[in-house]
Amino acid sequence: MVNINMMEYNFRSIEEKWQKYWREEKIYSASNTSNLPKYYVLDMFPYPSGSGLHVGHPLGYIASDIISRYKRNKGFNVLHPMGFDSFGLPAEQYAIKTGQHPKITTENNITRFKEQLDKLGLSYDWDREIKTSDSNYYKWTQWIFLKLYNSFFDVEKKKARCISELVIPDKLTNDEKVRFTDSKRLAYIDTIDVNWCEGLGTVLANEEVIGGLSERGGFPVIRKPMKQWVMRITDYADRLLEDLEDLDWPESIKLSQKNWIGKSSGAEISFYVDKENSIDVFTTRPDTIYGATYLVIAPEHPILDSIVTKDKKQLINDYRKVSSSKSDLERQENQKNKTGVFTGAYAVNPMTDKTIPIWISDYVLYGYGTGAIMAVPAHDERDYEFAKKFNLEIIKVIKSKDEFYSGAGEIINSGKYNGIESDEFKEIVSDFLEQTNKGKKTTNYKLRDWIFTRQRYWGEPIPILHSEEGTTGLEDHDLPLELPEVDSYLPTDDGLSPLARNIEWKSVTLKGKKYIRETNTMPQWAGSCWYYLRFLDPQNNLNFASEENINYWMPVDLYIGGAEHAVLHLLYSRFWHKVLYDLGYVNTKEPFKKLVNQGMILGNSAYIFRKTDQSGYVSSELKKQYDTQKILVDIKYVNERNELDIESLKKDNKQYNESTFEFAKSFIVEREVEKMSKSKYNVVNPDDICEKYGTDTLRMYEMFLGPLEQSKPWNTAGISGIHNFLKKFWKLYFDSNKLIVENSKPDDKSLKSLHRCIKKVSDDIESFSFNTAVSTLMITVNDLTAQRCRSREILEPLLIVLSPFAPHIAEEIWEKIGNNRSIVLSKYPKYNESYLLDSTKTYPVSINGKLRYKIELRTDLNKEEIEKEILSDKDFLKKLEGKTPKRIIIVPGKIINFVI
RNA sequence: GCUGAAGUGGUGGAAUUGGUAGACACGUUGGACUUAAAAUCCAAUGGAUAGUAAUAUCCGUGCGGGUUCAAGUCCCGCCUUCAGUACCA
Repeated sequence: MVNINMMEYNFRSIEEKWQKYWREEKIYSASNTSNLPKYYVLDMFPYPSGSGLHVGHPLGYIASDIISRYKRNKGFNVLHPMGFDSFGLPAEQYAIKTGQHPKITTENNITRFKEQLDKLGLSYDWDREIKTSDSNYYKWTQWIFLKLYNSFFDVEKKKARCISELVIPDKLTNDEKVRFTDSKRLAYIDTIDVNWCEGLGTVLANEEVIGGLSERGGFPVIRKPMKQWVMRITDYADRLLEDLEDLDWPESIKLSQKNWIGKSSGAEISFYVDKENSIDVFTTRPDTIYGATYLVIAPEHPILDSIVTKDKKQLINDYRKVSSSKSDLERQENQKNKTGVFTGAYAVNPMTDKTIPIWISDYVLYGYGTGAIMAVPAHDERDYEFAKKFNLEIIKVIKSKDEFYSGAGEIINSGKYNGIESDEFKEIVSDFLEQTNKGKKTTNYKLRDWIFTRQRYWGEPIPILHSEEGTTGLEDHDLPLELPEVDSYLPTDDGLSPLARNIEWKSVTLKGKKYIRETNTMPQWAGSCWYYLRFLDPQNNLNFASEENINYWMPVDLYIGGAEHAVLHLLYSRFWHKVLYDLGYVNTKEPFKKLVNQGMILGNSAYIFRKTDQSGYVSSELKKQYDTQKILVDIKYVNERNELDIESLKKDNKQYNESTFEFAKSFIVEREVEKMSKSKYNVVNPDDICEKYGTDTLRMYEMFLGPLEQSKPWNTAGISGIHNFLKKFWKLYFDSNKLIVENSKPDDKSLKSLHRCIKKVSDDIESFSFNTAVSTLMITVNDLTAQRCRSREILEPLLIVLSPFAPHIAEEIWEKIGNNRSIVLSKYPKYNESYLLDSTKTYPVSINGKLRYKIELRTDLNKEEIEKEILSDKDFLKKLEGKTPKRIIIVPGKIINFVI
């Protein structure tokens, strides 16, 4: 029999043992009532996709877990929950294909996700798990929707109030009163041009459209007028902008949100066409008004019909037809080659009283500002291009060398105002126009109201009933409004949501009155807008969370997630939170105090080269000899030296069976760093890494790879360094068959190593420098191994420092040396306090009993050592020649520099 | 185009307020142990030149300048890469 050494570092049994213990004893369940200070650490919860986790996903989870464990060790009551954003498109698309209910797909995926997460030894409080597709969760999503429906924005007080407090003008008829009320609601119905995505069969929010294509799937998006539920997020634009200031968020995210809100102040100016018609334009540069040589209005602008001259009607209508059929993507292609048509009409510049032509062009967007602009070709790049192309007049009104200039400066060609600075002139023009009723100062936002409906099945039903008199919200006691069963998950033939297929469900009779249910569902963002609140009190049936729990836990102290949610999720949840705040349901203005974005872990795809004549494959170094195409191969057939295992490849993939493989010494593939994804065959599964090296190794290695915020490629080869470290650590305290921990006093050297480690690791954790923290732990263990230090007095605090990174091995040793958790926590409450020498003190030092210098220390040398250092450097003493230096910089063994 | 972040060995990456550049790890090379391999341990490892050697000298943080006793770090001007954004008046 093989003699199994029982004291080897057996990570499998250790990890199994402790994960079971944590689960069964509910070690990480957080108490809602505690005298300890609270700390709420939240991960952006995942959508449970079918492909499971790859090594990139856990990065943020491990980081938040390290913080959670660290804060617990420091005496905080930590809330660290996890859940699933389980409504979403992939499950629905799978359902359309297979007929399987999305609920089943989703449940299966969640089970898989939880298994994988569990293996990572994350300290979640699973008692608080939530799923957005559970009816006892979306009951409250619907409840919040109704709060928005039943509220309006008080412009005076700049906050949301209950709709019953809305002042309705008395003179209105009953019908008009209803319409007036509806028009003020925070959730309202509007017919607007929406982003219609034929490929997905649904409407998308502006935020979900990137460059004219859908964010998911990359299908083309066109504009189409439709009736939609819309959220009045624009009312909150100012507050969403202002409150960014106080948040401890990455500057880049704050900036994206600022840009998205896109606040710009300027003036709205009226240009009269004739007695009845005037065109309002928005401009941020009223100071250039003397240079406005024409107007441009958007093709959709309603005033067009009443101003176009007869002879131009046909041309204009043709242009409108073409531009309305264009997708956003096609419109953008015109950026370099602008199109437009003259309307035949003229308007009067209110400052100069000059008559200028009116054009239409799709470079002016109907959705922004007033849908019309005054064109100042000399000082606006787009107007300049347009004027050049159509040969329109260009007048310079700000002094500059170039024909085109967009900056500020001295005003010219502006009548009696010449010589004034443009900033000052801006005010003068605005004031003049305001006084003469020809314009006013205004502010414009890029932010649009949030289109909230989706023509889909797998989402929260909107709790609204329609009747001839208008809309009615469901009562609280009718919630949740459960998703009905349908016979097909496709939209109906007439473009309605799949819910409309269930005719029985759709029609309701209440108190003898007939209603039709709203059949659209909410977008995926709805559930994630407020989930951080439900974690505080997930079982509560009376409220979305109790007031006490909200007051105790909010705000989220640390929120970790990917930067891809910079605008979408983070802006929407801030908006909902502010509404809840206004209505008195939450106690903080902002939900997330500190935000950290983890970087992406990239994959290392492998490519081989197929000869274009289909005669076989060649390796990377031979590709230049032939005409070839790049072909992806699964990285599981490639080893660390980039060699392809042709045998296995052929065995698993029949299409290669007959092919020839040409190579020099061995078949080398070409590597490329890309996003990790199934379709690139470059996915590394964390389960495999855990199986081979253990979870503690995976956790430490992911942190060791580089700075948390940075994107970096995964490289399995480097993992042995971390694994060796853990083995070394284990071996330091376990001889071949017994534990060796000494009770003797540690020597100074070991103490110094320990305390340097404590200080550095704590500082690193606080500043999210997990990679250097891991390095420090390695250095410390190397030191202790060299010093053969096995003192209990060193080991105990060291285990606490290690435990956030490698919790399993720390617990195991902890248990073996016979101590218990509660004693440790009280014994070392301030374990980050170090008694290392302060390294930058100023010491007076005398040399030869005569000179007295003030020495700035760069090291932890003591006074005697410094004097010795100076006296041994004869060159230095010679240079001094009796002068007194102001400053001397010394490092061990050398005087680096001095200032006399 | 605009905005933001970043360019350091063969690789991932360290470097407090400007103060011994390359910590820590991977890889590579050599050695020990072993019949052998694996595992483990030890040593060397930015480049160049000189020397048997210890060692010495010079050059080195994308490029070109500048400030300073001292610059990866600060200032000016470029180049490159990545990310976000895109006719927002």
